[in-house]
Amino acid sequence: MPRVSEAEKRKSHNKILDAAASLFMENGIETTSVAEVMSKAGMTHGGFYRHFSGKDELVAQAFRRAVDNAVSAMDRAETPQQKATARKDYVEVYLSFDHVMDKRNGCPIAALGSEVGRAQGSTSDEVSDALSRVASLLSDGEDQTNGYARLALLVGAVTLARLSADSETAKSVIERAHAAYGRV
Amino acid sequence: MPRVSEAEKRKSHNKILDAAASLFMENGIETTSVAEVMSKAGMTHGGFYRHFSGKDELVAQAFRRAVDNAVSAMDRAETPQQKATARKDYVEVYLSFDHVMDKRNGCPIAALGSEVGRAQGSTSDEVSDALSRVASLLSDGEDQTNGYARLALLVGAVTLARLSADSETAKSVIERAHAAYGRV
DNA sequence: TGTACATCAGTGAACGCGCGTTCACTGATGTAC
DNA sequence: TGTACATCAGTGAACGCGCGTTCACTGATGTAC
Repeated sequence: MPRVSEAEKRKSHNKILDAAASLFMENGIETTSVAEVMSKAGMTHGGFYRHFSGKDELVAQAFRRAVDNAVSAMDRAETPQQKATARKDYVEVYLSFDHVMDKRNGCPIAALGSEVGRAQGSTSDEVSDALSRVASLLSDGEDQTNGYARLALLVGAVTLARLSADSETAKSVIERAHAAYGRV
Repeated sequence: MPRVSEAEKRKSHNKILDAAASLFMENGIETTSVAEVMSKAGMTHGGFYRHFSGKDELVAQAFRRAVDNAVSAMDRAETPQQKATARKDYVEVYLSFDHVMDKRNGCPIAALGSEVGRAQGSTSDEVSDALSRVASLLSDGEDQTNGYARLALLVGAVTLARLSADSETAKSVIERAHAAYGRV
């Protein structure tokens, strides 16, 4: 079957990144194997090393991909009105029960927060970049530290909601956080 | 050398739990081996199964141990004044730079938040129990959901501070969270 | 209190397994003429 | 445009390694008389 065209290779590359981001967020990084990722991307594990130097590089790039996906609407906004709307939507979606239930397409900081804290090298850089990026978007020109505090509430609320025993508790946690968001 | 007295066995059991709690919080659960835990406890890996049925049981019990340690001062408080002081101290220590730097002796929810969310069985129960326990202590008789929202801010702030690139950012995150705490 | 013996906490070698990574191979792609 | 050939994306078997767990063994502990 191989070889495959350059365009096909780029497609494969993106499929691998999407599969990795999704699996890492749902099941964790250490708990997800390279073979699983490649299988979800529709290939076998051997071809992986035509795309990445190793699992570490995949983790860093998949994390960035997940962050890009999460903030894409805020990134695309141009006018102040669009930005304000995008920011409001972001918080609305973030503190939704859907986001609590579906880690796969959600915030990678909430999904991988404690696991990614032990990362080194480029993954560690991607993570701290992601924080300052989201914090800036949430603070919108004001003091960026305020964006960090807001993000802290978002990340903490979704983390606790996901750890709650029942969905009633989960819902009340994100509702409370939503109510408190403006006061942070 | 073996066998060893009942009192010695209890000592060993506690050493294993302390070593496990410390290593899990610092390096993660999947990334810490049973042999490492036993070595830190001063034994070899083979004896582990005289104390626990397997790694899963250790994780659940070590998590509980870590929670007990974290809230012991609040648990011991009896009078309303003592409780208020213990609660204030808890938040003060939680949002300190020391806590950001030293995961080993800190809050297991912040240290293991995303990792422990995939747990099943008794670990999962211990985690949701821990949440409601800490939330109750922080809400002090008022609405428990308020305690959850407060804990969300604490967990999120320490998580972000630990993921920050530099210690200046880390410090400003926990300061901001501290200032916002009363408003949640 | 002293003796004989069963128990079992801890040791360290061994197991099966899944992981990340390597490698010889394949055949379509891209290039040189 | 057509032909000859080097490249390299993807395959699947194989590797070395560390993991969780098992097991035969040891000798001090705890118990029965």
